[in-house]
Amino acid sequence: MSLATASRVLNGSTRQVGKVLRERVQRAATELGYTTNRAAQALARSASDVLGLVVHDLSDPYFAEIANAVVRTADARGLTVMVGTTFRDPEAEIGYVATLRAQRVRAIVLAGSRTDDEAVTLRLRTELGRFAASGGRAAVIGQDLLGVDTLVPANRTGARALAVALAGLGHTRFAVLSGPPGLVTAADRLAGFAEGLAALGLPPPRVVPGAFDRDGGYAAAARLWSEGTDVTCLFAVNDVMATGALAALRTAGADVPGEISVAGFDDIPTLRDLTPGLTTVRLPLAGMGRRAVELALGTEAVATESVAAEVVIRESTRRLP
Amino acid sequence: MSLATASRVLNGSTRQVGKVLRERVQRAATELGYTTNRAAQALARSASDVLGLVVHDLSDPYFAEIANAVVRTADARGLTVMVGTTFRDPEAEIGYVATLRAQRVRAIVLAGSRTDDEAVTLRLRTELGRFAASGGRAAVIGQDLLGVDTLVPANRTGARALAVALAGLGHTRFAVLSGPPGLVTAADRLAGFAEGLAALGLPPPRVVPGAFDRDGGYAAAARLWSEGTDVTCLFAVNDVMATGALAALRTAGADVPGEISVAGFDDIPTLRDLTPGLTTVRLPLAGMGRRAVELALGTEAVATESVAAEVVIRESTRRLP
DNA sequence: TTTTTCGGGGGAAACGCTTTCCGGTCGTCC
DNA sequence: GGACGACCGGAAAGCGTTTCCCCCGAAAAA
Repeated sequence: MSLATASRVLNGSTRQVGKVLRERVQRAATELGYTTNRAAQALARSASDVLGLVVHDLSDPYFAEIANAVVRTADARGLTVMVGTTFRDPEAEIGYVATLRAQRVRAIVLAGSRTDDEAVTLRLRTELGRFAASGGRAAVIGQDLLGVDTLVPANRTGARALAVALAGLGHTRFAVLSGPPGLVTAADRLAGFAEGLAALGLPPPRVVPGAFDRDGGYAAAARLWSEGTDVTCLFAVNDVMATGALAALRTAGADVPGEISVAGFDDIPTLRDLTPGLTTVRLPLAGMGRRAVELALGTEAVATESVAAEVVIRESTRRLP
Repeated sequence: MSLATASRVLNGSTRQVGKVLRERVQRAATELGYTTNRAAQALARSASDVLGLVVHDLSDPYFAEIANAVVRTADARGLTVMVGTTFRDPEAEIGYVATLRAQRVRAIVLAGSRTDDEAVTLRLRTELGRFAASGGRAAVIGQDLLGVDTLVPANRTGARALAVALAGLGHTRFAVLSGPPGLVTAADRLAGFAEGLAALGLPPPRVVPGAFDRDGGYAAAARLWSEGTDVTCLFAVNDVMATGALAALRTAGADVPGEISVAGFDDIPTLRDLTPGLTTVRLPLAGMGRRAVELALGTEAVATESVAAEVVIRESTRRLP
């Protein structure tokens, strides 16, 4: 019996193998606990069965939820997932794409906002270009800046709708915890929100920058509150920041929503255990993860798809008399 | 210039390569965007630079935190991580180990409780045995049942200490949301808790089983509360269940800790944004993730290490008059 | 019966790299 | 001046699969 025969039975080859031989191979394999070496297989087939995933931070519920969906979807298609976490360092992101390219992964999913740093975006873009040139395919969740399949959340219109909804509750003076300058997602949400207010003839929001994470939200809200403010509603450009803001306000003894209303963006799953329930803009996180994998694995021409967002009013925002 | 020379410059070979040649290779590589094929490298070296990680559920903050630390640590050592999520299905766990073995990963980290199903444990054990036989190394966070390096959280003594602390607040009638039967971690914590009560001469707790996740905690607490109960303190065997319990009690209009105190276990990071702050037993989640990687990568003999747990009293448990 | 066809088996090349071994070129030390 | 050693480039042998191609025997067609 030759290697060729063994190979044919151990993986779905087109070629048939006689029953006796087939069973002999099977039995030998299970007895020895033999497993085909995927690295060698990848080499010979020049096609691997792993999917690359790059996120900012796995312990952030936003990314955890997406990653979970990605792993699940990949698994259902017989792929294993390689993850990298960048902690919002664009260099690390480029580095991971390079690593994944070196691993010759089948496809790459990039989750997380782009920056407005053109130089770094260009480098990432060329890195992805190389990946594509070698037959790889990539999908990004965020902004269409990289020349690959893109899932674009409705950051701008979602934030705009939120502004309108909040104004509908009677609020007129707003602050926005805007995250860091340079993060496109943050900027889009801020812009959309401001746009919504402007359209209603309301004054522009007070903008408080900060880090894009829970502690950034905490710090920004604490600063805002301690300075004293007349705003009646606070919009944090993502839910983890809003969560931090809620904590800061609670610590400071501010009543939410009595003294100040708070809203976020994303609708991360951990939100449902917060009190008061956080008003937010829902994004279908798990669905986005799944869809990103489908795009990355798809064969259609490069596409960009937008993802609708939906305003969800909860108890953290009150109606003004 | 030969392939050999190129190989020598592109990866830290022991052999030196002349300056001119070296630079020529470097330049060519960067110009062409050439990256060494890791699969081929792994094959030739018969040693890969990937680490396998198997968790139950990435969207559970407990695992997210551990996974995050694992990825981070692996990254610092130049390894990439392959993740699998099992959603608490032991079969899936075995399957993932098989896959990771096929990938010839350098080491495997298994996070998550064992079951008391001996047949399945045995199969996982032999699978890991095969992996070890082929030169791989594994570490598990949980119970020492698999014959590999193990990080054992102080589930029993931690829960015992919690029982004592809660009794110290004046509580005497307890309920325990015990999770599913068969999950060793859950069983250990329940046993430790009961042990603590018994040692103080207190009556055994009312035991309410349920799923080991947030919704399981919600359901169990809702059931307990709707039945009416005279317990003054509720211990959920992990924090996500406790989180669910808190939500259920809030929904039912129960005052925590006024009418009933609640405690959990793990001290997951999302806890700090809950109100009231949840009393729990802290486990150094990130540290455990890091340490598990170190064990899995270590060269020492197989070891089992225990991880200390610390009672943290917060506002969800009140002192009884 | 002879010729085709066809299904299944085996040999060997190829995949892209690493690494050992070999040979050649200098420089240096007796 | 010769011998020795340090250093460096290249050829070639794997690493474990897949796959192309050839071959053989049996069944089907002539």
